[in-house]
Amino acid sequence: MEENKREKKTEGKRGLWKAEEDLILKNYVETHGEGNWAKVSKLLGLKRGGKSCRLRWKNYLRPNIKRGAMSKEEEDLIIRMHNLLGNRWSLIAGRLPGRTDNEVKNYWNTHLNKKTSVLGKRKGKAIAESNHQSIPNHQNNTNTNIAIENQGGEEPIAPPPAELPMISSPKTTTDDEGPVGLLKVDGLTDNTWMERAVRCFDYDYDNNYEIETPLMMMNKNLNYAHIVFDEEPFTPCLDSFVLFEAFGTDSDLGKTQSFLP
DNA sequence: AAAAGTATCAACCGCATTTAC
DNA sequence: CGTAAATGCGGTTGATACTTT
Repeated sequence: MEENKREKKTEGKRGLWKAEEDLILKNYVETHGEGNWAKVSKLLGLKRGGKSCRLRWKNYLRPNIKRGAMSKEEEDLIIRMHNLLGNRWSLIAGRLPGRTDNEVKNYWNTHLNKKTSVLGKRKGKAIAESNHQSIPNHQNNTNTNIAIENQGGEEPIAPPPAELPMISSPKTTTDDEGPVGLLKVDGLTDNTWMERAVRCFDYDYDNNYEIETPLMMMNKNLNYAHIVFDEEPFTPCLDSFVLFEAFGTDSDLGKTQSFLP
């Protein structure tokens, strides 16, 4: 197993988990369930902190962990989701059954980052660090046709279809957040809807899972600057739908629609 | 064959958020 | 409601494996 690779030189150190430790932790969690990590190491006599136990379980010991090389499909999904979400490894991994955030992160950093220069200006850190100080200039943002760049010169991602999404039946909720709309993109497969979302919204995002469109940010004074993508659309079964919440009033939503491509 | 350089990835760290009290 | 503890996340490190010279 992986943990044996470096065992020789890390013996006696805290570093790599040994098979005995794994067995103890695995047995315990399978019996008592996850959680209370801080108590686990004490109870089990492991010289590991709670965080370390949690990490080991989450990344290696829990059932259905998938090991081995990423498939082309997985790699493709990582690239697409990274385009959309940035370095939100946990979210991305959540859409890859059996893969962990650490694994996805490592895979990106070692395999994909170097061969994929996708929409650099949109990457999480740069956007997050901007902390909303830099509102994209719509005049410079002529890219309703944002390029999804070729990955490693092999298989370029197909451009999104020419037709644009339609808002269907936006409705008002009773909560304080304002109206919730359902953006329906008919006839898309799960391989194309994300590019559609990128292209059609020309999005940026911040640390709070919000995705802002420059088109809307330039109209922030109208109080409908934020679109929040629900996580669910990332599941294949909902591939044709992009849920969003529009912060603002009903009338704002009406205006919002008019600004959508 | 061996030294040097590079790639990989498990584990750790610090910080932010959530939960418990 | 305020504080402390626990949890979760993303960035980074460093040991080892692999490749090149």
